[in-house]
Amino acid sequence: MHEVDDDGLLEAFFAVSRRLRHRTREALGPWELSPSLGRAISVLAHHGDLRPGTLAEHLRIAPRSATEVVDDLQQRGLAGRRPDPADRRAVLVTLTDEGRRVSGEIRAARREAGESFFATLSPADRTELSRLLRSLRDDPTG
Amino acid sequence: MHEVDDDGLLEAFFAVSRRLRHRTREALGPWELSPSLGRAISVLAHHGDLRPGTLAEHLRIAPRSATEVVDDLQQRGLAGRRPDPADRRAVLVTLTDEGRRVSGEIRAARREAGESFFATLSPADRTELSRLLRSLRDDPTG
DNA sequence: CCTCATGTTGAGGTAACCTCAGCAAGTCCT
DNA sequence: AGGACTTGCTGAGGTTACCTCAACATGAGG
Repeated sequence: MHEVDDDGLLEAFFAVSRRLRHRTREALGPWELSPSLGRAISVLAHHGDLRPGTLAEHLRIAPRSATEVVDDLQQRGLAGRRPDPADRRAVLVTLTDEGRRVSGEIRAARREAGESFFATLSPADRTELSRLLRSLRDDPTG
Repeated sequence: MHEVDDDGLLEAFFAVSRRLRHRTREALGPWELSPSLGRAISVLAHHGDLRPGTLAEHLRIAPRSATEVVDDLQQRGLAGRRPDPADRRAVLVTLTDEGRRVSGEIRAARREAGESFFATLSPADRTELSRLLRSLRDDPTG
């Protein structure tokens, strides 16, 4: 029997995932941001100004909940609201300078956490892992 | 430049993790159990009767919160409480027959979800992935 | 201009956590 | 034996991050 132990694969994956999530959460710590706010900032930094509804789609939460996320970012001075010139019902959420700065720092901290986590693998193993992950991520049936 | 793109590695890992979590959550669906209750059942099935406090440690939640988890399991007829014969302050949480049955089915569904998820990789790739994951999981510095 | 759709938000709800305080029972000291 | 402290559980009540539903303003089509 040379079968792979898929149950073990599943559990191993989750175990690693937990460790990694823990690491990147720590990386988010210095700004006292919840993971949810961190993701919101990243989405805004990546996509530029967005309506709350669009932000909600990216975060996969209800539109109403995006209002709260934006409220929170605004209260921390990381984002602001301005009217959407294209539709007077709508609002655009914009990162402030401070928001962009924090976004950059988070990105760097996250990146560093990832690097240090995977640094225990050899370069060849990292390449291999990358290949396997991309395959799992992109396979439509997987 | 033959550097591995570690940022990509991190994001790829999370992307796969999200897909996998989604799959196994679906596998939990038929029993209308929250992930939290699912984990509680698994812990109980694996360790046998436990005190609420011990269960809380395994679930990494506050002892008080374990009380609620147990309440919930009890209400669903999946677990019960009995006095701990060794300490009259304490209580032991026991899976009912139904609880054990559900635990077994969840385990099977989870296992199957994992198998189908990783089935798109060749056996050799699965072995390789398993090796890499175990390395990341077990490395004390990683 | 009337109707229907869309974008945001107030009001209020829920799940899964939390802390803190209280009570019962165990442990230890003298 | 009698306090003093500790431990195990749970009631009371809070927090966070979500949710739905309805109101209100604006936009778009007949």
